[in-house]
Amino acid sequence: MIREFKDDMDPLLITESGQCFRWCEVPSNGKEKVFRILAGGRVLFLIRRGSELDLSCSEKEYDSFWSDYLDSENDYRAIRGSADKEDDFLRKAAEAGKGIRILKQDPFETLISFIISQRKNIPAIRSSVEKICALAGKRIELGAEEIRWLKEHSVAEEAGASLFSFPDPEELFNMPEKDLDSCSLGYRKDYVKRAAEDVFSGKTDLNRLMGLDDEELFSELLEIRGVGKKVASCTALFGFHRLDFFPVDVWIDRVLKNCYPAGFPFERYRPFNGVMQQYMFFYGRSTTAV
DNA sequence: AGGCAGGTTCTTA
DNA sequence: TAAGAACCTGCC
Repeated sequence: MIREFKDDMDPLLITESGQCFRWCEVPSNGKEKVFRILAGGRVLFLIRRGSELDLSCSEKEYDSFWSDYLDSENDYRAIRGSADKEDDFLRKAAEAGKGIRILKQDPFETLISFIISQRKNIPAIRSSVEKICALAGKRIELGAEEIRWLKEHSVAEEAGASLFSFPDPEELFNMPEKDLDSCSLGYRKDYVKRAAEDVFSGKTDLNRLMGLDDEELFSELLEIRGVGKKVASCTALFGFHRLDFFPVDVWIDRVLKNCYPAGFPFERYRPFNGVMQQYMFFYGRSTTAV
């Protein structure tokens, strides 16, 4: 199906943004780039063509799930446009990051993924996450509609084969020790296990956390073992869609020190500091001009 | 071959 | 409160 999507939307930038680990570009014989998204126990293939999206799902599924997942509600062009004209770095960063959106990802998946992310580079995070999904997730089967879509767009069948959902808390908690051992988690393994146990047992109630304000949510996330300020911020921003969180990692730290010695104007960009962070992160990482 | 990767925890002062 | 070491693993 084809859908008009007038706002910023660049699948490649989102794939590379570091907010999600289960987007990828899949090989295709066609001229256009084809992306695969795994989320919410589903798969979506997509091509962006100007202001149109060519999607492998039905209208109904798009409206009931993917539209919300892509955060169609927020106007990223407007947020991007609010960057201070005097702020050269942010202007450039926002221009370079045009097309990035903040996805509405699953809180549990986001929590676990960012616990795993510590002291790992993005390919290593992806690799661990995929192993966990393959060993503990549910198989995702393609429907007739998706299969037809892949054929029409010259995508190899492998792109739709052997896909797995991210495990729910119970599935992750019940994972045999030896399986978890094979996911290259290192010292993070115990963090992951305990977090899964906490959520499964109800000690950490993610649904309850949804109802908390930013500050309360942050402090409750910090209670989880293996979750510090950075992981808590990422979880809040990407998994609870709290767009004002501003995760500070090594890259952003470098940007702040070099470009904002007097401090970043957080008041100015409330409640969208997290969106600005994404532009700054992406630009800071992709350029040496920081 | 040693250092480092989107950090966190634990120890020490 | 703050600085420093230790931590798994894979990849250059």
